[in-house]
Amino acid sequence: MSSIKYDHKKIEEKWREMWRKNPINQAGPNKKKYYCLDMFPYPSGNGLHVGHWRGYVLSDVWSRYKVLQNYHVLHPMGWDAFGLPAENDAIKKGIHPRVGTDRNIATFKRQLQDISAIYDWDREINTTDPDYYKWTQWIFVKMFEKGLAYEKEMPINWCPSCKTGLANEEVVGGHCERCSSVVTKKNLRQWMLKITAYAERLLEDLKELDWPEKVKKMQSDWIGKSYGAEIDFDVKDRDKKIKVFTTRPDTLFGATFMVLAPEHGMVSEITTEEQRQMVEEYVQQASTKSSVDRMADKDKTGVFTGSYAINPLNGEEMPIWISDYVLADYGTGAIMCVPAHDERDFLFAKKFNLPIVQVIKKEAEEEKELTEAYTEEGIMINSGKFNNISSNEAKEAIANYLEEEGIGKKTVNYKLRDWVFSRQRYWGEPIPIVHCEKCGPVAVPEEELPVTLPEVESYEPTGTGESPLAAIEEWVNTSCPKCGAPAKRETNTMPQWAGSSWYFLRYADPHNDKELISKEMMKEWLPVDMYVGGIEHAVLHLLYARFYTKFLYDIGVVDFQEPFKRLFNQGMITKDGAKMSKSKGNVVSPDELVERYGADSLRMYELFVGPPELDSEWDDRGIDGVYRFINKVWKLIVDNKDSYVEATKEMERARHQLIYEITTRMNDFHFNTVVSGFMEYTNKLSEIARTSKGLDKDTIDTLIILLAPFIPHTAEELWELTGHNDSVFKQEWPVYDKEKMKEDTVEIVIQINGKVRDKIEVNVGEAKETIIEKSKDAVKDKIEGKNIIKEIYVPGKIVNLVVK
RNA sequence: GCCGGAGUGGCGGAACUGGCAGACGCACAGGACUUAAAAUCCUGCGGUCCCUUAAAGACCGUACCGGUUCGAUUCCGGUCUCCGGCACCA
Repeated sequence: MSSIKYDHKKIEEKWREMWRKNPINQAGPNKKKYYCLDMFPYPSGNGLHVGHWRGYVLSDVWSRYKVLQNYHVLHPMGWDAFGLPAENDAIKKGIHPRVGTDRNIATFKRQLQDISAIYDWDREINTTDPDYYKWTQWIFVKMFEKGLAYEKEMPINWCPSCKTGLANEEVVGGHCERCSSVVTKKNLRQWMLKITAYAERLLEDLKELDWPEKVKKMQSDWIGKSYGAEIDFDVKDRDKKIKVFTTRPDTLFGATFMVLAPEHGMVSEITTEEQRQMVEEYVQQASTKSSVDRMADKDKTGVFTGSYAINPLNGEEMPIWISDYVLADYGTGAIMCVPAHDERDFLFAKKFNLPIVQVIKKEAEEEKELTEAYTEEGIMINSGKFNNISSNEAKEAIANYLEEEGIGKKTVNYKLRDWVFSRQRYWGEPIPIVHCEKCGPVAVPEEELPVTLPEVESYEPTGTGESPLAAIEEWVNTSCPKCGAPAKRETNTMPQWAGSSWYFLRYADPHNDKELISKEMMKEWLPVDMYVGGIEHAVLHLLYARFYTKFLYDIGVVDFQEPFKRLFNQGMITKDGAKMSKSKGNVVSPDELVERYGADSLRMYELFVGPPELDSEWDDRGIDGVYRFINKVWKLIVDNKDSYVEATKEMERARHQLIYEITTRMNDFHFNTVVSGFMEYTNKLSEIARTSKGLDKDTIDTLIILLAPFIPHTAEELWELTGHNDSVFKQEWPVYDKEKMKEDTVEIVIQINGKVRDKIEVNVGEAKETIIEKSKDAVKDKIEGKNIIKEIYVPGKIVNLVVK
């Protein structure tokens, strides 16, 4: 028998063409909708590597699986194309960033097409397209109208290398998320988005999401909610109050001094003349320290202002100090210090010789001098009428007392800060605002959107805090949309996150020039059912997109509050233990592998390489294994397709078992074991085919359909070769019958004292007593002369004889 | 420091609710086919011991120490290592 050879090149070309002509994923009368989305890529100049493929293969396998389950699937792709690399490249070569961006997109698109994902390229979007960023600007205008976008001059994170301001989320351990430079502070007028107004909702709605716990945790930590009280302290001899936030109102009797952040607004007015010079020097010094220095230096520094605050509970005087361990932008920028019960306050008090008063002690322990702060709960002491209750109760009791007396109130605080939204760079969406002397900042009217990026001579960031756009006078000078007077355009641009915070909506209605998305399309497709991408966006993109969605919900654009119902983070592909990067030289390109083995083999190996949620080490040789497997299946089917036999019970059973295994592993996202399941089955099936002198039609058909999401081209070809004339993706995902999976006999393991000693084959349904008798018989020489104390029988599995 | 996750052969990894540890694949070794090679097919493949050999068997083994249990990779307590996140957040 001469069989047809597996020629991946020919097959893959053929079916790509066929699918172009006859798309397999189409709407139908009884079809449900499913939206499966990949995090869209930034089209870098380096192209895709096999690590990128992993997520895209995974989401495509999932999408095709849904197609086979009779869903109409939305599985789009696009480009998050604003950003620094294109701009930096443009600066180096003196050509417009658009040129490089378009070239990179072309490369990415060609590489993505190699995957043969069922992307609907008619819906392709590009964040740098004016027809797209019109709506990015429109959202900004709406936020401005609602007071959620506002201007503020403040010290912000500044990357000296990228020469732009950064959001807190873009600062990783004091370094720039993009280029790893040490981030400094710079006083700049900034556009801010009031994401803090959504803190509670962003936190609360996490609960219902089908997301990895890890990501939910990272977001809730980032939002950082804490419960406590705000307390007003009178400043002695001055008609002033200082407000502090504390999570420990129970320790108020132990508050012996107060510390303000150097940037606190009241520093100057409460500083006495004797102390002024020292305070000013300290404030000056603190302002030049980078956050890295500030964090690295755990040793406490500070100066005394000369003023005192009054402890509202015991009337004691508390010296007011300045120190950079207090952060200006958390809470109120001022703290009450309880050295006995806070590690930092303790260190500070020791260093500057400030009084330490213990107000909580460990139960059943004598009060003694503290050698370190006692931060746990305990019993109240030295706290007047609050003595002898637990510190936990005191928290509530003292907070209530402060509220009654009008000197404090219970409150919550968040770590989340407002989003620094302006960038001093060229390649981004212009912020659609006009500054008028008379009217202040005025939004560009909707009908004038988009405000397009003008041509500039130099893309170079100025470094002064002005964007390159500021140099183009004819663009900057305009008239006020409100009063018509001469006015100037805002020259800052938006961060890269702006376009990606809402793009998932646009795919559903990509060509709509009347609105961001129509109600019908929004209802038809959204929210996203499955979102696949890397973990690196846990608090960046994913938090911003949730914020945007909630805002768009509030203004009636969408009718849901969470954009992504289910999230899956694929693990990284490493090579030599490290993330693939051009600089490390460990990048594996998919291109040659596709050439040599075909897209189907590479697709399957991407899944086989390891559990999809964990990082996996790439080994080119591993792909040989799946390539051999595909050849083996190919041969098995081609050799048997013209001589079908009657299905045996064994074939039936194996088929139902396969459907069961593949379906359950699929649903659990265990794609690596789906692949091994196929391999195991194929080995077994070869044996069955040999002994039965053939295979039945159902067995072959089922196998091809199950394989289709993984190796779509090969599956289509086999489907055609086995005499079908429609696409395999028009079939339905097979269902299993538990009854038909059942074996006639089962192997029982016989243990003695928990150790395996023998195995016997018994009929399914055989009585417990018989099985135990048979077991005893099988191991009779081993239990001879011993007492059987206990007999354990686990149906269908094991007999354990406990002997002495 | 705090919070997550992980630790299984030479390697990637498997084991669903506590029930045969190492599926599947890679690599390696031996054999078949071939003039030869590649491809393909077959066999073996955690360690130690017993044994002339083989068949078979015994003991140890899922980071380490201990516990619960007839039985633990799986549950509990403690320790170590690696990876990730947060980090003066009052």
